[in-house]
Amino acid sequence: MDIQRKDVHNSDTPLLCQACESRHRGVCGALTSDQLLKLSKHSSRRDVEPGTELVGESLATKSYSNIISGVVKLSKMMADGRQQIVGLQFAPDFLGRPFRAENGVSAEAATDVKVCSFPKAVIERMIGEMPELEHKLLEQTLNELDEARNWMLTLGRKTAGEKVASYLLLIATHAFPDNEEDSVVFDLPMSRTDIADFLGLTMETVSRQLTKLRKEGVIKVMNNRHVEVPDLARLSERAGV
Amino acid sequence: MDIQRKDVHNSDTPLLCQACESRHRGVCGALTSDQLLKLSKHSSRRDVEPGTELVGESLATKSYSNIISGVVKLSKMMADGRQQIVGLQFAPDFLGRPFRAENGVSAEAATDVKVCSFPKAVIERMIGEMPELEHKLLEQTLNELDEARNWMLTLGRKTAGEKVASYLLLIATHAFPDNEEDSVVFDLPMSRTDIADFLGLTMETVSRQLTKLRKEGVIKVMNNRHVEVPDLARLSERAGV
DNA sequence: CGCATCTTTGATAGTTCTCAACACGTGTGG
DNA sequence: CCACACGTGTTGAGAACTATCAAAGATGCG
Repeated sequence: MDIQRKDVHNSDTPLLCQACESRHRGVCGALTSDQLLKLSKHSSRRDVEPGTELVGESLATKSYSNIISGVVKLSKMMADGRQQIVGLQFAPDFLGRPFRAENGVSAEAATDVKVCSFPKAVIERMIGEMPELEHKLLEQTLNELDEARNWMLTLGRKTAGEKVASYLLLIATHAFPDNEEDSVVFDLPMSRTDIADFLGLTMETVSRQLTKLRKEGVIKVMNNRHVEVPDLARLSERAGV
Repeated sequence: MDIQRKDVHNSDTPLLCQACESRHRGVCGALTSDQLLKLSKHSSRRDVEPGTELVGESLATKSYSNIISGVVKLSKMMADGRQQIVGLQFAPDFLGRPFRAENGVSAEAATDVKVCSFPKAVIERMIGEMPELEHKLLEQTLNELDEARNWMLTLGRKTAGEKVASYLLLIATHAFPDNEEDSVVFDLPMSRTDIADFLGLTMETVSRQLTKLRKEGVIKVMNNRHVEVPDLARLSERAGV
């Protein structure tokens, strides 16, 4: 159907992209190997540590990125310092707000993160030339909108206990998108403070609710970050779904 | 620059569309008069009363719509009946979730609403053929995402008083997008219960905060729905911005 | 091993919810 | 024209939940 796209292990594919997860799943999936080659000339890989700011809240950013691995948190802050995390992004999400200088959110690495960055201008020109690329962007944006609205229900209407359970469920499902088992084991990508900022709670309340879930046997926690969920269905009930 | 688009008062423009606000501001702005003519053959105008459900939460909808006038509320509900309004849409917004059968939210008219509806299939075909249309959709979706994230900050981190002030500010700015005055007068498009569902509060708390703002002279309220804001800057302070 | 950071736990205060009664405006029928 | 019911909004008192402040307990790192 699309002969130019038969480049799965083709030498035409730029070296940088050959082992890249985003090559087919992310926005790059919309590109032919020719286009990928052109883009890769302007792109640069970067490994950053947790806490690194990738995009400033009101800074005009001059580049877009693909997340290769790791978790990025998007957050907004009020003048007095109150903070709210408004979204988490995982590989192979696209990072950046097209068609606007300011993006209104700041993006910070929650874990170790690998990104592949491109100059704003190059991407925006390619968007204009390639409907497929714009289509991918629209799909991702629609998905982010769905997730944002789901989270609004969590923020506005769920109790502290349900919020914490919802968070665990979100991480569990994103870490293992097609997990069929009843049980999961994973590492929390964020501190208690971050979780609180994501759930609209305080650190202390998050901690208390985690303890409650632990004492009731819904989860097991080791070394603060390592979590085991023996029965996902039981966790779902706690999340109010 | 685009000769086909010189149809502002052109007889080529379908009758139905000639007096339509969305003709240039909404997604239809991406269409030539030819395409508009084709689309208008499949489109139908509808006037609905407050409370009418336009899109069901898990119903597969078979049509998309443009909002011609009025306010539409998008909401999600939990199994036990708790409800959260996750967005408001005004003219000339596009209504519907492309590329997915279920859209996860239900849309209900908050005021008297006029919509222009098209069959799902027709729109989706046109999207495939017209990059400009997809671009418009992407821009609207990005704007909705920005608004959703702003509201997440409101839901997660603001006090009841700030939430109510934020709501008033939202309505004031959307009712008069380019108001330059200090003061505004407008009608609230929703009941106290709806406002509560939008803010993640109870009706009673909304009412108490409104009376507080009234007693402090930040707003005047007549007949429950009619509001006057003498000093928008003062309201902004209350909203925490 | 010791220090800095993060997390848990406890006691108390504050905000918002819940339940209940009352007020207001509107439309209906006697 | 008034009485009444009904939907909607307001107000009050007490309960429940979450935040705040404070201290102690883990954890990780040099």
